[in-house]
Amino acid sequence: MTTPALTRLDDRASQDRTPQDRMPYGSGRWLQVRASTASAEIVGQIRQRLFDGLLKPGDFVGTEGSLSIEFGVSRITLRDALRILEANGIVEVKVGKAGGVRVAHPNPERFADALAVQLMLAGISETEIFDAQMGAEVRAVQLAARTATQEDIIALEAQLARCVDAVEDAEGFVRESLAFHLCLVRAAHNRALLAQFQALRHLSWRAIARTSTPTRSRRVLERHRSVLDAVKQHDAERAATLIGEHFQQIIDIHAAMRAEQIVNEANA
Amino acid sequence: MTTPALTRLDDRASQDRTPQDRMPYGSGRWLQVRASTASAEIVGQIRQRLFDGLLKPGDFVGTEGSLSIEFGVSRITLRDALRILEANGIVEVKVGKAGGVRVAHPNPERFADALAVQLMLAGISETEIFDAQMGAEVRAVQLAARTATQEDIIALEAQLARCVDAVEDAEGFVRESLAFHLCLVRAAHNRALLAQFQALRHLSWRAIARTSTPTRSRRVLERHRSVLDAVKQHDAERAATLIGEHFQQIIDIHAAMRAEQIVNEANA
DNA sequence: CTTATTCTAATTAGATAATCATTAGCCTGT
DNA sequence: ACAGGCTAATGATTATCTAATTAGAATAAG
Repeated sequence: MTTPALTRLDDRASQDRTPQDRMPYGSGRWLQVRASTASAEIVGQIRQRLFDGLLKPGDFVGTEGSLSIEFGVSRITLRDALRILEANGIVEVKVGKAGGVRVAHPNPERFADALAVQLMLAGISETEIFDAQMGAEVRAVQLAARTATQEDIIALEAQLARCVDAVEDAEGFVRESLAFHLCLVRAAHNRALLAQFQALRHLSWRAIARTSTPTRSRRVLERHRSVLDAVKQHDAERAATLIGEHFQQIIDIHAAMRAEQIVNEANA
Repeated sequence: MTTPALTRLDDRASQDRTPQDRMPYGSGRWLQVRASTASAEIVGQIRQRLFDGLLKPGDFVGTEGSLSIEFGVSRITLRDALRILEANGIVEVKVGKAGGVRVAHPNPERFADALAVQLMLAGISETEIFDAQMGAEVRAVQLAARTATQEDIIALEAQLARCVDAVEDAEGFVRESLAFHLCLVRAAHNRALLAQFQALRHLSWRAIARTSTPTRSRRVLERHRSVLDAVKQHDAERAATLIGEHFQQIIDIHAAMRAEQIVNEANA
């Protein structure tokens, strides 16, 4: 709530502010646009409303038709702005009789998505991903050991049981294990950590699946069991140490595989 | 429509349809129909190319005209897709003779923006932010203690000196301190951790600035000094412990201020 | 009579087409 | 060297059509 100065982070909308524009002849709810790109100006105005606290999730903003009139632009230009706002997770657009533009409901997955794209573009190595994931998750289990509810524990036990069932199926076990880690992070009740974990999860999936064998799976299972026990006993330090070692093992195995691969390529 | 080939992977974070997990085939259920708009389909295909490693920053993708022909849609529909891709930071669009669509260069600032929107909508607490930041930074200094180069150390010393100079100016000290933390994370040479830190940095700035006093600044300075010493001695464990305690202090102070504020509001 | 279901019509976004305006790099002619 | 025109690209408009969604009326069942 106390973040009024953040709206300036938007790239396009900030560079072309000319508040000296002619005043509205329209209904006065929105300023009519005269900027470098009209759609960016519209995005900026609606963002501003959100950060000024004038818009709350679920609020009806208008229809494409009505908004295009209010902003004084064509419907297509307004649609351009809506696509940007939608991609930014600021509004939701529905078709049909009761359709139109509404302020979006929060969706942490969206931040995870943005982060994943940037990591991809930057060409970040798998080692970097694992290290970052370790940071988020060590903190998460520390918190989980303190704040996990009974439901969290039940979910974790259930997920661990699914891991046991899948122990012979290498790929299935990796999937269930990731779900277990997700349950752990959820138990921390921290949406920022959850978003970070989700962002990295998709990227590390493949790398982990490559190194999976039934023997390793059984070792991982033991480790998961002990982490869960520590969380259940509210022993934050032990839980953090255990999950840290767990990640270090993953990193080491991955580094070994990587080295082996390089040797093989050199021989070939 | 030319090719509806790529229909896999759950990249619809921009156009969130049902996030419902797929059900098994056998249990009397049908496979969910892939109902999406043409522009979302185009976004999905280009995203897929990025995640398959077929697109690198700076690559020329095409012009609006050529792409609309290749995808078999009108130019306006393609523009809708481009607005979404642009908002996601996947492509950059330039006007003019040598213009067109190119794969974007990574821009960490974009996280801060995406995160700010989601925090605004979800109302994530500052405590959650601090906890997440703590996770990333503890891991970062651990790595920094192992991997920091001579240049990193020089940069850290220089930044610490600037902190010393600003110790009497509350706001200036917070700014220089944040820069010090940034140097620490940089010294870890992990872009994923750096990106996470950058995303959270803007959000915690104000909260930290509120709790700043010269007395506290001097204590913070000591702590920074000791962290840097640990990093210089390659003592990862001590560095991690120290920075963890440092964050815990920040969290505690913030919680105390928060409590005080609530009491004041109740009395008023 | 009440409740559940089906139809229908109104509303709204999705998409197309043709066209003009604006921008920016390139190139030519003095 | 540089002014000015050429050209290829996006930005924006208008008009029109299609597809999706739902409120509400009509209808059937209990």
